[in-house]
Amino acid sequence: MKPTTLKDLSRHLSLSTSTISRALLNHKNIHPETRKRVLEAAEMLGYQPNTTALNLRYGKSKSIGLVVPEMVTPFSANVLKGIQAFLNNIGYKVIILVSDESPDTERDNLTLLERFNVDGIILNLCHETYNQALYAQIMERGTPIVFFDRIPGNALDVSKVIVNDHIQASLMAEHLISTGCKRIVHLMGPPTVRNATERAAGYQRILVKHGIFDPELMVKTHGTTFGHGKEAVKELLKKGIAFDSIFAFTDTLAIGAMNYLLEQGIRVPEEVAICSFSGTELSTSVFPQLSSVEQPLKEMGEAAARLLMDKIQDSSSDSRTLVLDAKLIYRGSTARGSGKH
Amino acid sequence: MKPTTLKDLSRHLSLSTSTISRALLNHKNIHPETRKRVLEAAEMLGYQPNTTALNLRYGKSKSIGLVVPEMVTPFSANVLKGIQAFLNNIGYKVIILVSDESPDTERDNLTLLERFNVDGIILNLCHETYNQALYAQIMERGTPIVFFDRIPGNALDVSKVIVNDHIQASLMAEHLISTGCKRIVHLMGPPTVRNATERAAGYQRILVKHGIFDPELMVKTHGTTFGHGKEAVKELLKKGIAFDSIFAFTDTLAIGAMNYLLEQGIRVPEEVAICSFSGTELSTSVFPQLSSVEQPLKEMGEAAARLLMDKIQDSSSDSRTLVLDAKLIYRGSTARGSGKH
DNA sequence: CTGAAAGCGCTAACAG
DNA sequence: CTGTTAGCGCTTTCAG
Repeated sequence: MKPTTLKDLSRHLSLSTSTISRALLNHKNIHPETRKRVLEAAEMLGYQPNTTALNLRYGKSKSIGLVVPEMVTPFSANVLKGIQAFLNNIGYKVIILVSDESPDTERDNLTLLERFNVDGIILNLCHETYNQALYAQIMERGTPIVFFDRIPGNALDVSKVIVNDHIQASLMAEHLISTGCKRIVHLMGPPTVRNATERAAGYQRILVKHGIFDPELMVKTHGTTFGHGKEAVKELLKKGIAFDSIFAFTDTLAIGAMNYLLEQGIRVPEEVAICSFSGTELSTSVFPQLSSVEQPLKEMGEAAARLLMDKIQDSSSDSRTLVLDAKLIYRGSTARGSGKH
Repeated sequence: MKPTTLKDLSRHLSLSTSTISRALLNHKNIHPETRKRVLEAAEMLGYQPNTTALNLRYGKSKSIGLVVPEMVTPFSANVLKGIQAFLNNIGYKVIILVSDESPDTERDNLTLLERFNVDGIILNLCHETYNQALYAQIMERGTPIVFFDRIPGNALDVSKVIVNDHIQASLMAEHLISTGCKRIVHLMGPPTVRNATERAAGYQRILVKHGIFDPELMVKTHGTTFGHGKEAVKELLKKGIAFDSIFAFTDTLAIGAMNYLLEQGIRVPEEVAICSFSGTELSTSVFPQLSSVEQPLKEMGEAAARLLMDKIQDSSSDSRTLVLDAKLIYRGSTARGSGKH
């Protein structure tokens, strides 16, 4: 019932605990014969090192926190996979906490993680600046933070991993134009997250270049849920603003918008083509399936985990920014003849 | 930089560490004045108890594992919320691991959690019997397991929380019939999970009762993804089996099926009504929105966490089975006149 | 090559 | 009411 300890082995073999420890750790100064005996006994008695004791000894908790804005979409779950692929192997536990797009909940989550004594935190934030001071404090107190996806304003010197938002947004805009779209709506993300401004800028640059930019088509939203997508496009229709396509900040906005259009009897992609940024199964779970910029989420997670371990192992190591490459995937939601309408 | 310890406070105030400890823990025998001084100093020096030390002292890790079959849908995320709502408050960390519907990965996950020295495990399993022996071993070694949603065959005496699958499936079948459906397909879940057989039985009972049961309409699937839903309905169409509605084991099967039908130009719900079991945002993220049995996922999580804590605190406490109440929500996917077709 | 002893940070008898 | 001591399980000097 009670787990076997070093002391148990020590009694069992009439050896000191230090010898047992050395044998188990494959230390230099240990008689091969002794080592063998110890290993056998350990095996027999089902010895498992007590991780808590090790943690105390080494002054680590061997756990890290992952804080994400939402878990309605599988976005974070995919990132988690990457993180775990890297960290579980080296004995690290990951504790995931969801902020529900609220900077205040994010605060609570970070505070909780500090109480949990995590060795580090991987964070996808809710608001570019709101909690900056807290991030700084936490890091000063000795817990490194690595950011991904939504990163903080550049006042902070931190490691982060992002994708090439501007370029991919540009390419997606080009794609829409190449299929004959002229009135391209952009459903913007929250102005408080960097990706949103980057994607909007990419979109705008291309539309300007083609001489079809119209500020009326840059639509502010009030969040990133299905509901927000629906509201935004409802508003457009109400205002009577004509459009033949939508490029949304996220899957969720795109899907919310698309479903509302379908509800109104508007055909996708024939009357309105739709696309967005993704990297999750969500884009293929609707009909028509969404064309989207697929982000390498698992890789993002692995990269973030790697950067975090660098910081944990050497707190003075340089901060690094990794820019990963996303790629466009064309699906049914933008599949129409290249002619107009 | 280095965290403040009891010893630091002890030096600072010239008191023994035990007095400090007592003051902080609000023990009986402590002079109010001393207590005040200690509390102030602790505040000032930013003292935070070292959880690892506490864990070692109390012989706990203050962490539990949550093992789930998938994270593509927000099902598990919702359950996680409930678990955390209960456990984070009492200082428990939860470590979530995903089995990807593979019993072997589930084994790995459980093994990893044992290595992590978790105090208990909450498990939504992949296969009713495959890992039974392992569950028993883990519990024997002292780590309690509580099951939810998909529970093991009844050879095991364990706490579990489920919903009233049979009844709800029956009610959903009645609903379809009340809207005029006569050829109701059931997309079955894996025969290796209890809920699947329960839901199928509920469906069958009602169809038999109404004299419209046809074994051809009980369709086996090869999994529970969008793809499996699509394959199943594709097969039905190929075989030329007529049907006017589908009741699916899960959201994902229903959505996969629905999207394929829409792709084929078949109208939902006019030509085929669709519904399923859910409890997540997925059912409202498609068009038309899915009628479904909404399970109280957060409550499931809370209940499971509560049952687990019972076992952690007293390993000899009785196992309990909680049956929660789900409820039907009617949405667009089954909204048609009550007449035929 | 092995053992004794100290210590990671904390709590809880046990004395006083 | 406070201090001393021991101990949770493990590693690592330091002696031998």
